[in-house]
Amino acid sequence: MALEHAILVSLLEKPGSGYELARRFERSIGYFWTATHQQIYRVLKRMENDGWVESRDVPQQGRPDKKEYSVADLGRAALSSWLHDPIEPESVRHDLAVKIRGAAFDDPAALIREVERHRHAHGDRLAHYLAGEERDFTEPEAGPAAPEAALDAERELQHVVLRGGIAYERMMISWLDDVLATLARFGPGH
Amino acid sequence: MALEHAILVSLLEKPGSGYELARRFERSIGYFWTATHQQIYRVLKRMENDGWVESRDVPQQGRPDKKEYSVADLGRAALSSWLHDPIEPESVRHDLAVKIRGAAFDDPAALIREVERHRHAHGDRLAHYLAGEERDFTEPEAGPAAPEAALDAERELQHVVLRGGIAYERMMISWLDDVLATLARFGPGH
DNA sequence: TCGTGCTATGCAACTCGTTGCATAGCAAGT
DNA sequence: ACTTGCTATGCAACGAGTTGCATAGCACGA
Repeated sequence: MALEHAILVSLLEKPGSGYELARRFERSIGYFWTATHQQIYRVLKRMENDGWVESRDVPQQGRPDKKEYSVADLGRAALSSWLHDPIEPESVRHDLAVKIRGAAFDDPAALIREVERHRHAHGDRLAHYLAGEERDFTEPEAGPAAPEAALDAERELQHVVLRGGIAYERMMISWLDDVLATLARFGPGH
Repeated sequence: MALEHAILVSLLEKPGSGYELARRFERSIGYFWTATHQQIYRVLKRMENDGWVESRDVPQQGRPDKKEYSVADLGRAALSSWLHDPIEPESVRHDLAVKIRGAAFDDPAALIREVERHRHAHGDRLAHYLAGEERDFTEPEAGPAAPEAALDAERELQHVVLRGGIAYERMMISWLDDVLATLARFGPGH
């Protein structure tokens, strides 16, 4: 399971509370991994018991205190060993594909709206990713000399993951257009 | 949850036993939904209790008997109502993306082999899908007059789902090449 | 002041999904 | 004769993930 490892990566990029992690999982990390706050709190507790992360209470003004977590040595080691462990290429699960094949036994035209909704959702995500790329990954016109190599790697790797999200959304959009064209052939004409 | 519905679709396409379903989930259905035989047996039992499917014992020669399931009226209705229910665009989960971002805090070059493995796995799947398309969806040179419309829809919808799988694999392959190029920049040079 | 909404954390109950194991008959190779 | 492997079904235990609910402080507007 990778939720623990996703949390480790996120905390290495920047320490934070369970709540903040949940926010991040709705944004940038959520592009390739989702989690609810309950999952995160539960896993954080286990990780703290296992010595993977450490927490300190941070008082805040105008807000409840928070527990800020950061990665401990054991956590870093756990991440490293996971990184070196091969994993199987993911098994895909697309409800929508099940629906499309199922439509043959119902009314294919009735799916058109649903597919259009998905198409728009993916269009929105694509726009969102592209805006993020524009904001975070356009060169500020000639960085002088060599910046820190470590930061460079972090940025570059975040960027290539984002490009993956962009490629995924573009693929989905053009496939959904293909699906719509196919469904249209079984509409009024039949 | 869509496992029940995926099973309904598969049984509508062709009745079969739990074992046969498990096979299909390793093949064509597995392109967009995975399930182990234990899950399938458990869910089939529940579906039979709920009256969604019916079974009959089929004796076989040279093999253990099997229970062949087929879809009952209630199951057809359940599928139909699910098809009309909107679903949320899927939440993605890519272990590999987590690893790639995590590599910034370890040795990026160590991931190269892993990414190459995935690249090859996706290449294999693509070849497999293309062979299936060639086999099942190339026109046998002019079908005379109009074939059955219902069968037409089933085939066309299966085909568009397969095209989705093909597009997905192509996208992954080109993205993984991008990832490899990016990782290479943090290799020997650094 | 009352409701709405955000930050912040958590429990309990449930369903979903995976892993390991067990059984049993038959086929085919060594 | 022995092992390996395929069809065929299933249990038990566990871990992952979801949903509903609870608490609590503070901000902000009607």
